[in-house]
Amino acid sequence: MNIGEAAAHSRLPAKTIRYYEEIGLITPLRDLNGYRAFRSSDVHKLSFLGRARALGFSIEDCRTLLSLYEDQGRESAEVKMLARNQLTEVDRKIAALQAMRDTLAYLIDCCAGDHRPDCPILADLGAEAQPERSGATKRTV
Amino acid sequence: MNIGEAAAHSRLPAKTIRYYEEIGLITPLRDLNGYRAFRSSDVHKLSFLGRARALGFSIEDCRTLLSLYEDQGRESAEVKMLARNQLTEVDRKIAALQAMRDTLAYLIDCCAGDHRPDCPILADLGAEAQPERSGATKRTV
DNA sequence: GATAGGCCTTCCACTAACGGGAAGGTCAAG
DNA sequence: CTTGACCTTCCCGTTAGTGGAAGGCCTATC
Repeated sequence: MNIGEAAAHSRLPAKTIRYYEEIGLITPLRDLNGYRAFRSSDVHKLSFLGRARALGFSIEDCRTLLSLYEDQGRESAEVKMLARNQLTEVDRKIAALQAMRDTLAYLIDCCAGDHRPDCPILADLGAEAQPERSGATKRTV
Repeated sequence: MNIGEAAAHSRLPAKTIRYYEEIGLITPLRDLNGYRAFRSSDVHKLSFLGRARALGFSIEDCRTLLSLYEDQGRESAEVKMLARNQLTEVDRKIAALQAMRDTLAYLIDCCAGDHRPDCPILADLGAEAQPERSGATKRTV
């Protein structure tokens, strides 16, 4: 199977597949003409990688997950720990984004957004460092 | 004011400040010895940048915001539009992360996480492409 | 005066995870 | 034979900085 077909099956771009080979995540065979020859196990791994990446696992996490996947004697505890760490990380990111979101929404709500130059958004961004003023702006940042 | 002091006041690393100068976001003066000399307006801009970045605005957005901030005749509508786009972007990211989170939490919940090799997380990652099986796993990915 | 340390400078390399595009080889169809 | 769709490697670019080396400057101390 050539790279194009492998890409179609795994739903990964060919560029990504070449990259994954380069960093040693997969090692497809080679045809006599130099073309990569993907076995179904390779395509399977690629799909695995695509799913793990879609769950936000880093490449290095994926490398570990893949080796655990291949290791028939692994303990599920190790995988669960990885997943839990990933969940924590995702939660952290969500919380950070949520804080941004709230501040942004608040500022947008304050801004008239018309032809006048007065803008609470810029005013807030440019405000002096927070010397613990009471109730001026909702400064989450 | 030297870069160390500017860093302390703006709460940005010196490295970041040098980078911001390099890409033209600020242009501090120079002392005779070659040291950067930051005016209070420079430090003010740096704080502005720190806040805008903390809200998730890209460097290029920050460049625009800064120029709008300096432009006394700007229309607040333009700023509001930028902020709204940013809000949309943040919402998009939150939604994506939330989907990951749900799938991860589900998989973690399914996994015994003990010394046994059976692991639903790996099983799910490695499952065949979704041929619309009914009720097998909760595949969000 | 010498030296130590703590600043500051520039420059280069590196990060994550690819994407774009050039230059060129291969293959099947018409 | 040519065309067009594949494939190959190689190199550069992305975002927003971070790390480190080599070296200059400044102040204090011995």
